[in-house]
Amino acid sequence: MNMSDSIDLYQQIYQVVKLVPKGRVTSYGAIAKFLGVAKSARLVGYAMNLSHFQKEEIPAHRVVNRNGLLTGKMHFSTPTKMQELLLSEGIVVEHDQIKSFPELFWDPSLELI
DNA sequence: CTCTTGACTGGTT
DNA sequence: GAACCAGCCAAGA
Repeated sequence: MNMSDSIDLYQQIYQVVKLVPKGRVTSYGAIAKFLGVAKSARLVGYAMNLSHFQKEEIPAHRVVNRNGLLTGKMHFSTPTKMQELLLSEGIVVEHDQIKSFPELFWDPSLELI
């Protein structure tokens, strides 16, 4: 238990997001749970909002809510940027919703042993 | 310090 | 299956 863990919380979130394989997607809750802050899924979303200020590029388009809905698409450069990025990775998105979401879902707790 | 808002989630109605 | 409520954490006014 390091007291400096909380300091790296955002960095850890960015790390996990960057570890998401291309063509896969994950949810805020999955990342939060993996980091041990399952009840703080909102913090993950908040961190994503700050990801634009990060020096490194964060594939935030691979992070959606538990319903596979592109809730944060409006925070990108353009409202359609997120969908285009996902589409360019082979992920089909219709009506702001990812198709075959359960199949494309990537859970760090299960795959990132 | 208090109140509000937000890229969320799970359970209940 | 959509709508509503409650919990949890952080940042800004």
